[in-house]
Amino acid sequence: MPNSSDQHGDRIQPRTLKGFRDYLPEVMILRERLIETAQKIYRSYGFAPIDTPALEYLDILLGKGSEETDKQLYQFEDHGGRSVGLRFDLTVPLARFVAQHAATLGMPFKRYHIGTVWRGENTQRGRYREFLQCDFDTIGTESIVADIETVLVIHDLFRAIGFSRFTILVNDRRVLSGLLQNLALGRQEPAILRALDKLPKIGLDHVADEIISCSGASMKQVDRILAFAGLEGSNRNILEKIHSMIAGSAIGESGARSLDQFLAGVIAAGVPTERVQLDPAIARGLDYYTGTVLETRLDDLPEIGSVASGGRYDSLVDLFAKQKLPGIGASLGLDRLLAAMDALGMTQPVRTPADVLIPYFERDHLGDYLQLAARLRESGLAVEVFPDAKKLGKQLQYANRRGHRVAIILGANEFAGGICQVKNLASGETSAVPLTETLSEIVLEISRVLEINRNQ
RNA sequence: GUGGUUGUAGCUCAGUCGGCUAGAGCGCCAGAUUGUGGUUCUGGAUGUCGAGGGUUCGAGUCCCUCCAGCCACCCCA
Repeated sequence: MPNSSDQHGDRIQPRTLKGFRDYLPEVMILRERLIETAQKIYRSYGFAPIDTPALEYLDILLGKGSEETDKQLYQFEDHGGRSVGLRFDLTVPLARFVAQHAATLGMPFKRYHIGTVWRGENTQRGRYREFLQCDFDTIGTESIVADIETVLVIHDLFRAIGFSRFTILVNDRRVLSGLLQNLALGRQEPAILRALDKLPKIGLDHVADEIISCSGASMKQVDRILAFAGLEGSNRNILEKIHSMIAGSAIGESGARSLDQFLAGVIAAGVPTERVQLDPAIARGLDYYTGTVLETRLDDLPEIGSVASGGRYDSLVDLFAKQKLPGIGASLGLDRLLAAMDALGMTQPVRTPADVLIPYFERDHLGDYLQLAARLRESGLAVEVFPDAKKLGKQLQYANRRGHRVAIILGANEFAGGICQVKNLASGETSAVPLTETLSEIVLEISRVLEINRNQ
């Protein structure tokens, strides 16, 4: 082409891979807020932060989640010919981590880990190939206290984020195993659980068909399974029925006893009963779960799926260490949660993290503006100085669009009078405040305006 | 990964049967108003029509491939 060498021809098209995204400030501010909330809640229970590499040896990651997760693994050879993979969750790397560092960590070990994970699967709303998980886990104890705490943390976290309408669905894999054992279907467990997992989505009839076709179970067996999975009522009610249906199976009974203690503990800790629902159909797709399993659904947006889930994995670390290191934990799917909050209109766009803008008004007073900003920051405020001495109206317009809450107007008149105007950008009101040595009046006035805004 | 569907300005979208230089609203920039924003008025800029190829005298429009979004399956956060 004759003009292929002009300004367009050789340019690289800016683009991102399917399922991978850029985060603009108004999204990133929300993400960071959620991260901060999660950190705060996790720390309040004694979970300590760790980090691990994004890339692991392939054999660390393969065969841990399920056949499906193996397929979704991003894997390749590095420059040294090593087979490596990007982590698809934070739990498997944690198992490796504790196996490697158990001696120095001490048990029980409680950690949180906020990090990116990658899954090469097809995208959808709330479903990406690169996304952030916020995990917390307790390693090295089989105590039901750890299971109970897992629910408490999720509950506190969702409350802190601002949700009231959510349900934490819980179950124990062992009661499902017990049931299938009693029905002599133990060998087909994975396939049956997978079918069962779809119950809320495709209904009893379709699940029945699928169980029969995947496991060869008889109608009678299927009826028993569906009767079990479809149990409804209060948690106490369901528990009683579970107890009777898995009677005789050692593993089933241990699961049911565990559920008793688990639910009692959760309620004792103050979680409202309606937020914790025992659901015998919850199975989870990852192979490493051995006991308690849980999912969190938003009552107003159930179709987006689980936004926080996890469970107990008492044998996962066995794959990496001789020492018996049981674990339990859960993961908040931050990007999915954000997609849900967006769909629910819970995300008010914020474009700036700075409450205060100082317009650059008098060209000759740059030093004064910079000094004022610096001193206001010392008192804990986030302050931005506009870089160009444009018309005041332009600068206020900028402040308005960006979402600054306060502008400090300081021109020739104010300098002469030894004052400044503190302008509430939401209401338009200004008040003249003396520019004193300590700036205490200004800080007080800004705080007052911010407080008014916050209460609106 | 499979199937369906969509892709036109920063955003939401129109664009007839294939036919002139691709439009609207909102937003953006400038001015009205060189010391006070959000309202109003006036003016202005902005598109490789998702990308590449094909059919045609002629393609935003038809065909193929690819890329991306959405939905379903699968699986999951």
